[in-house]
Amino acid sequence: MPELPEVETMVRDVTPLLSGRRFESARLSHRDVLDGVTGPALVRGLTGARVVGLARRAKNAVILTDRRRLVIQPGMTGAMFVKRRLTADDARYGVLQVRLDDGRTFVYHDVRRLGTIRWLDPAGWQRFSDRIGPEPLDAAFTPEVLRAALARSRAAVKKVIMDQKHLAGVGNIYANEALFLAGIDPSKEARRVSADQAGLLHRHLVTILADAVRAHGTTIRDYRTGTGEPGNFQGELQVYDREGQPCRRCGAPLAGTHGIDARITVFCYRCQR
DNA sequence: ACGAGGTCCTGCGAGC
DNA sequence: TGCTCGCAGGACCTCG
Repeated sequence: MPELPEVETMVRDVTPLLSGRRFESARLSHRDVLDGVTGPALVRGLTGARVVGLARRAKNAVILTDRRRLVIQPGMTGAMFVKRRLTADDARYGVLQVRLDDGRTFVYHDVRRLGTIRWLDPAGWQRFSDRIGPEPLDAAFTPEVLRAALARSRAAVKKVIMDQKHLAGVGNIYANEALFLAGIDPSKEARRVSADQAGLLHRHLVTILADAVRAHGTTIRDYRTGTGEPGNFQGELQVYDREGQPCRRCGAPLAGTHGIDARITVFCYRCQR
């Protein structure tokens, strides 16, 4: 799915087109994406609301209105656009379409509908956000914070850094990449990761996420930016999607496994211990 | 507290 | 060509 860099990119792209706009009407095609709100309540709430600002929290896009927050977690295939004219694809996969007061339409597009839409009041938002760990690109995310999270867990280190309650926004791609860069075996028990390794992992998590934001994210299959373009980070990937290909550091063929949380893990036997 | 496995969905490419 | 099958960047659940 869109991970932190991809959601950040989508949010940045639609921000200038949504800020200050009023929602004139809304249409929801499938309610299976909703959490904690009914379709009619969402449509009623959105209609007439004005966008006050946009933000990202973990892998969620947050559209703050003068009523509540529209919180969209794009799942595997979610994407958001603001368009003057909708295409046939938008009509088919545009789960939520919101007409703006300038004639454009905000579309939340989601082929597989594994994404989630929430409509949260301040208390609901607080509860939601409190369940998520620190933002890796914030100053509050220090090597000590990562070390403490790892020390508490006997699960595989990869699973821990992908767990949103420990760390916000890291998904399968960037977890694989950061572990490779830090030279850590993804299946290593988290609490057995040394302080030095945790420090390295912290540094690589931060730099890879920042670099990927700069590159507008990684497009392997579905992901598109808020302007419909693919991202540019896929060319920078060291291990993800490169199973069987030579390690860029030592040349050994990269290994692939589904052993951790049934998610594809790619790593180098030689470089990651 | 952990791993394993299943659930929600649809599209796509591989392989027969 | 046309079919079935497995797989996909997430999050949540239950069970043992």
